[in-house]
Amino acid sequence: MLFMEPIDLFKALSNETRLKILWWLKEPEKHFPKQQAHLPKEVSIEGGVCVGDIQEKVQASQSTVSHYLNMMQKAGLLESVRYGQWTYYRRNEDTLQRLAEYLKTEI
Amino acid sequence: MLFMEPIDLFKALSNETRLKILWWLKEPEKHFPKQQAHLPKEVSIEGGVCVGDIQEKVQASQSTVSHYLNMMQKAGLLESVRYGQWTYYRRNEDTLQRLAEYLKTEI
DNA sequence: TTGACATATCGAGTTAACTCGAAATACAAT
DNA sequence: ATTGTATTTCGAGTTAACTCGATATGTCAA
Repeated sequence: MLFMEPIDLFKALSNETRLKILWWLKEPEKHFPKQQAHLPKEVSIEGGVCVGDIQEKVQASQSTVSHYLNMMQKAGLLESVRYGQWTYYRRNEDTLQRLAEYLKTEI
Repeated sequence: MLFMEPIDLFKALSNETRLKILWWLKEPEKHFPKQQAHLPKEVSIEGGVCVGDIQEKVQASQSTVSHYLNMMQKAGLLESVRYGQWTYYRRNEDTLQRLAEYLKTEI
């Protein structure tokens, strides 16, 4: 993520479901109990949760959740790692901190 | 402004023109030269700029600008003071700082 | 009280976001 | 190769945001 488009970030944050996802991903082990069940134990995707687990919790259609995650990633809020047939999403803390800083100093 | 609705704030920030207004209002004397021309000198509305001056700079219709300012105020980004036939808008720094803090700690 | 000006509100057309189910793609295992 | 599962992409209907011109409201000055 080379630059940050504040408007895309604010748009991505302007939705209750997406905010919840971000919030849940702050403590994935707490909100997604069966976390990383598909991964062999030598592989670990720090803080990552797969789309299906998120979808189950979010109560929106699979395509909607996929679309949300994709737009959050494009904005820089999330990053994704693919392992086999699963895509794991986790927070991009760097962007969040930078956005907070931007808000505090540049806006 | 007793509480803060983060989603309304993020929505209000999701627009280039509105971001610009907020940014210009950070240094009103710099971006709105004929500032407070209508006010008698014993009255001062700290950092406030009237709708017409903002509209002139923004290059959008009068109704659009009025609508933007109103929604920004409802979200808590701006506060307004009426003097005679003019409405002066200025930043609500408190909300902005609290939102930055919220982003840093709660999201 | 009439006219002029600043701002707010209304109504409506246009554009973008939301949201879904269906279809396509990607991968794993048999 | 075929089947099953995870995810993405597509197409489309619905809802919300954008944006304007026109009208209404509020205020001042003559």
